[in-house]
Amino acid sequence: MKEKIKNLTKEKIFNYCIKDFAKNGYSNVGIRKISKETGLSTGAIYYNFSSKEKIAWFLYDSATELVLNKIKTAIKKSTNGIEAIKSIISVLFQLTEENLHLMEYVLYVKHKDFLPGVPPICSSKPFEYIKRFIKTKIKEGVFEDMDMVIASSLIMGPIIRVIQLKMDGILKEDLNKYTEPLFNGIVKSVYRNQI
Amino acid sequence: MKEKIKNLTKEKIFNYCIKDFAKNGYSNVGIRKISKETGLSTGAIYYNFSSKEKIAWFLYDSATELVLNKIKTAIKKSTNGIEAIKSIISVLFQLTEENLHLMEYVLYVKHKDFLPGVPPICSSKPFEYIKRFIKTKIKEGVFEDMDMVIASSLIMGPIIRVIQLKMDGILKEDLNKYTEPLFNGIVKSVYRNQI
DNA sequence: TTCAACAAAACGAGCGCTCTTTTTATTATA
DNA sequence: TATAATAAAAAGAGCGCTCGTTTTGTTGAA
Repeated sequence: MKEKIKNLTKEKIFNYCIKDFAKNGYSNVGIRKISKETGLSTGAIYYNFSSKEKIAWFLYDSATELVLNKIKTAIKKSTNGIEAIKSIISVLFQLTEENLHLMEYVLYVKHKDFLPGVPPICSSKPFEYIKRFIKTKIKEGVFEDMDMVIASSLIMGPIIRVIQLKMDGILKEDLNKYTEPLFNGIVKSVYRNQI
Repeated sequence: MKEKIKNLTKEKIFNYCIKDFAKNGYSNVGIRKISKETGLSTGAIYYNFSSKEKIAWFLYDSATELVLNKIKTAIKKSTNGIEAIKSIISVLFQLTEENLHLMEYVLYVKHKDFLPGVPPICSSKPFEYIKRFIKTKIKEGVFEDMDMVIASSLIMGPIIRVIQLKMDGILKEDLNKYTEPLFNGIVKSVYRNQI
């Protein structure tokens, strides 16, 4: 939620760190580098964040909340369960396209290496939200009755996989072109009433 | 390929590092810790590996080769394409159960953070091998004709997702019980002749 | 004059790694 | 088989450096 950051210095740090943490890893980005690249002094950094770890927490909280909100509105706008799946794919792909670093930080970074006690990303708020959504749709009979582990893996697995291919640089194309065909495949695996 | 390591010291380092690198991250495991935990001196470590990075490379090469071999034999033993998919799932789940650290190191660790020039894991030998296999089966008409990105994501995405749930500690159960239902879901998404 | 906001030097801990010394294993010679 | 000569392996103190952090100093607005 960059728009929530009022402090200009904080925003500078946010914008730089989310890029570099995602690209080079938390341990490979020192305070001195952050200072140099943002043009801020170490004093300014430590005035705004009491530790390097706090920066990482701030990024984590901001990024997961942003993703959560995007998913929430995507699901709410959908008229039915199947439509919602397509919306989730679409919004995640869209987000990856317009803010690759943020998605890298959310999906790709091993937060537990430097954020003690952080929940694994699949237990973070956005993913828990999706899980509850899937559970509901199974109860309603929209999706086939299957183990939650299986259902969520069949749905989220392929989506995350495609995003990671993009993040790894394997995929050069715009992800949006994959929304439709991926959706078709996923639906076949979980939808009750075969199309 | 632990059985290939003749040197006892190297094996000690291998066994310890693959655990600790996977658990705490490469940067959080220093030479002194490796020395302390293995009972070896820093001299002994540097006599066997010319740098800390070389240890990581050794782990990477050994681990990916082991996975590759397991997948190769699994595919070769299978009588048809669909059977092969189940074998791949089974062998990866099996490997996760019996050597969680190794799979964590292969699938979970961000190698590019400390191994310069390493290919992303989805471009490593085991995964390239699977990709070629899928391509063949599409040409043969076993799987539906679809973009390779879509096909491999629909197949590998859910498998990797389940393994990651296990690695994150979300899944406590033996993965083998998920082989069958996951296979059924995946097949529906890519198989040509609907069952 | 006070204080928020930042600048920048300095601190101690810990890092990867090297170097010299010591121990252990291997080989050659009688 | 015993012993001297050599090589391989391991030990561990210490070096130079970078890290996250702290401390002290400066500046401009209220």
